[in-house]
Amino acid sequence: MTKANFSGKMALYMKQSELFTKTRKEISGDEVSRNAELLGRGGFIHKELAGVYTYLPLGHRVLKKIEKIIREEMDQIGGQEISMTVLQNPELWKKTGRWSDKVVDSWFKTKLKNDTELGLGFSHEEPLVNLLSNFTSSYKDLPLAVYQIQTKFRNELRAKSGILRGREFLMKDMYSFHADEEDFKLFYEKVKVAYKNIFKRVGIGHLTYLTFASGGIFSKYSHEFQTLTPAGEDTIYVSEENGMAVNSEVLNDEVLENLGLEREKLTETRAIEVGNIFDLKTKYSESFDLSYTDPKGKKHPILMGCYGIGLGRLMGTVVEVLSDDKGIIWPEEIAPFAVHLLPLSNGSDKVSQYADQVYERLESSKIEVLYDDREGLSAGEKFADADLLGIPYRAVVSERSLKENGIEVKKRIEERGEIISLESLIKMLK
RNA sequence: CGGGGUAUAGUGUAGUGGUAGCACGAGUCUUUUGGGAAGAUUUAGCCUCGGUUCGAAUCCGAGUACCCCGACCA
Repeated sequence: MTKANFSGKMALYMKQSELFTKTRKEISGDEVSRNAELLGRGGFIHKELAGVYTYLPLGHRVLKKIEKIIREEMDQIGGQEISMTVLQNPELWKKTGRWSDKVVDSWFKTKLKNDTELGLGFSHEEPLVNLLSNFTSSYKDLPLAVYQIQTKFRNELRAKSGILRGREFLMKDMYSFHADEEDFKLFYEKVKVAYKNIFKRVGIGHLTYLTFASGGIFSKYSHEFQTLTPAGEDTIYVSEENGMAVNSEVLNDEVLENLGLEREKLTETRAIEVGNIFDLKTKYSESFDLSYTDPKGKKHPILMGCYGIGLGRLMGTVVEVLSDDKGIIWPEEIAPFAVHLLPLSNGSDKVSQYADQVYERLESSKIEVLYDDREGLSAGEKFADADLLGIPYRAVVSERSLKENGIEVKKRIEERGEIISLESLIKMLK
């Protein structure tokens, strides 16, 4: 049984026979949501507890790609990435009153051996503002945007819908700091563009609307990015002609007039909140005396904005929106692999040898490939698995394709494929 | 947090008080191979605690977990 001869290089290429997860035809009856069903059956995720999921190799790859897109877009608008602690000092949160369970009911709290209380971070305004008060004091230090991609903990009363609402989840949270309102607004608009890019790149741009939502006590509105799907928790009203939407929680005549929308032209629909951006004014900077000195030597509180995206939720939303009765349909930029290589060898050495060659060529061309080198499976099983896993391109090598000296390539979204040469395949995927 | 439901093998399920069964999966062998293939064989289970009973997967009580609806959700 000793067989420590893995093919290695799994970062880019993977042999399916070495992938430790397996697909399933059925999933536990209590998973009802589409994302949990398909991601569970495909072996992308594994549930540990309600609202707590492990990301398995395939799911981890998708998550990392989403993370990469978000990082690129945040860096693009000047975000500086950091990594704050999960363990939270209650003293900081007491300054804003948010340590209280009556104010924030989603805390996970724990204790040191000596009984000192600690919290697990559900958001990071307090520690970040406190941190910056050590560094930021002049108008010359502004503007500033800081972000992190990190696991958050929220003690939700009800976790639900697979990875859409969990108790532990990866989140990108960015906070921006400005000398004045004008500068804040300028940056806020940049974030809107960056967010639109993100949702477009993960493949749900066409279904995602900038949505006016409650601004709480700080401002008139916050903005949510809502992706249309019946699986959504929120009800929003979409204006197709304006390309925007209004959350039902703020829909009234005054708001409609403010936004120049007509009630009759709005469509009510369910949607998932995949992103949220909002104005914090000086709430946190005042609590921590985060201020700057202007050129004339006068002190002012720093203005803040806050910008969040839940990565797991985003991944779940993609699955909710982009799938069919056979499985997931990953958009190219976040698919776990670019191409799924399926030899239908029927014990034919010619077929498996050629498939090995194709695999090696894809490897050397740095194209991410999942090679279904499993033996003894029927063609039907391989096809069904390929459809479930949802890799954008399926490349079949078989007696049939070899007769035409090629590989049968089919997009996941297409019914039929075509036989092309290895060189054309490489070109297509490059 | 209010309401509803469920808990039997790794997974999906049957089993209303009397020998826990089936399918999938996994292992071995043979035959198959373009849409989840066939046979043989092996493997593995009643959420926890307490009660009723000669006897409990089954009835009763408590607990726990999970799912759904609602509320909540900077």
